Amino acid sequence: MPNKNIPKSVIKRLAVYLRILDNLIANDVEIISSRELSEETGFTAEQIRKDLAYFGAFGTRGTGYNTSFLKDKILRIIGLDEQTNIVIVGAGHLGIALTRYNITKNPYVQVVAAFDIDPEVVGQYIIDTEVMHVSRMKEIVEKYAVKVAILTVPIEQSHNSVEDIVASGIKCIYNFVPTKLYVPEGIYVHNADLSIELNSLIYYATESKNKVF
Amino acid sequence: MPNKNIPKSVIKRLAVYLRILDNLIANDVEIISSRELSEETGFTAEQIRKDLAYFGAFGTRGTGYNTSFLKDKILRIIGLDEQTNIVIVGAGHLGIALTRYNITKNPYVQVVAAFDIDPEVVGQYIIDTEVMHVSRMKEIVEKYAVKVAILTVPIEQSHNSVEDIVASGIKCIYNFVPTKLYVPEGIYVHNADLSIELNSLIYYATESKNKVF
DNA sequence: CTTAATATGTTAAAATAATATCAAGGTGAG
DNA sequence: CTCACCTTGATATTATTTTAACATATTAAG
Repeated sequence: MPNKNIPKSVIKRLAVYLRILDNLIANDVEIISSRELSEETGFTAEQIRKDLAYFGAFGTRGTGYNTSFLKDKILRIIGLDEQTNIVIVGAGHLGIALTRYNITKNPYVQVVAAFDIDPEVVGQYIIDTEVMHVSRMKEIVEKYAVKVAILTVPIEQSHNSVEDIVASGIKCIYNFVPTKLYVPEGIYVHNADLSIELNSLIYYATESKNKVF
Repeated sequence: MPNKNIPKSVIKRLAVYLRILDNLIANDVEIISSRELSEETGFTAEQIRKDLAYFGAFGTRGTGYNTSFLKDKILRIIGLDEQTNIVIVGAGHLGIALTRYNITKNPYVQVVAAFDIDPEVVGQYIIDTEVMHVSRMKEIVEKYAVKVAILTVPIEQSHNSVEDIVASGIKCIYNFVPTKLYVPEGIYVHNADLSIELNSLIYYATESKNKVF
């Protein structure tokens, strides 16, 4: 195992660097220093260098980092060097938004299908992505080796959907449903928790006023 | 200032406790111990007690915490003791989803309006929330003392929208646009970064395979 | 009333993460 | 070629956050 417990925050920052590198490469920038990356990202240059140092030495002293080379390295670190297929479970507004969002923004990740149970929605297309009935999930997951399910169903449906997802063989759920999911051992759930984020944001929005507890 | 640099993670966990407490109160549970809260949330009991201890002593030794009392305390800590008004900027699928999501899930926060520039959308309603033209933002923000803007416009629009938001007097932006926002001093931006979250999730989804960097 | 059991809240220790320092490698001007 | 200047990457330091330990308070049973 080459990775000795990398902090979660490091991985997130890598994903940020990736986005910046994409922009730089699109603008034909070939070399970038940690200091310049610092200005783009808001993280300190030291932190950027240390983050990268967890995985190797990708820069050239006196010069900086080659943008394409670094991008490839980060892609490989994250696991995006080969295309990752995902599915959306729940083709409501949020599911549609995420499907479109993903298709337009992320060349490494492919939404291979969206699933729903509503006969009105099943069979429609979100740009290129077909909305299928949930009963076809296992078939699609096996065919495309789907790694991640994004869960965007109503709360009442979430329990059923989790069962479907687990039965299909997916091990990783990105949960947008504002409730705790109960999953078997070995299934990794990442919660989006938008309302929790909003609440904590409100804390900072109202921080200035005098509080007595 | 009663709060001496509380960790961000503490505030997020408070919002989680709040959600659990809502459920408990709905089920007429009056007392909960930190150990039981631990089982519900996945955080350790010690951490829960320490989080609360940042703000005071809300429990009873030998017994636990009164759910309603603790809920009120957390509401006040976060700043949700008086209703917080927010607006959605960008009434696309994501904006619609977040408007509905919020209305159904969060009694402390009110989406008072959504804004868009598309004449096809302006004038429509998302449940009870009217979609207005962006030109009315300042008026609405002043009328309802709006604290937070949720930004869900396309990337190309984000720069203009930030200007509108800042001009309206809002100091706090919850940004769902996958780009860095450039804002004046004093404006707090919280990034949702869904694609970054997804990428970091994929790291964990593919972690098992042998990686050579 | 006393004692055992339970749970909080405070204080201390450990683990983790961020920041600073600096040697080594690399570039380019003169 | 040499020197001055950059920038990385490794190491050390500091700060932060989590975990653990324990004294204090409460309840209930005998």
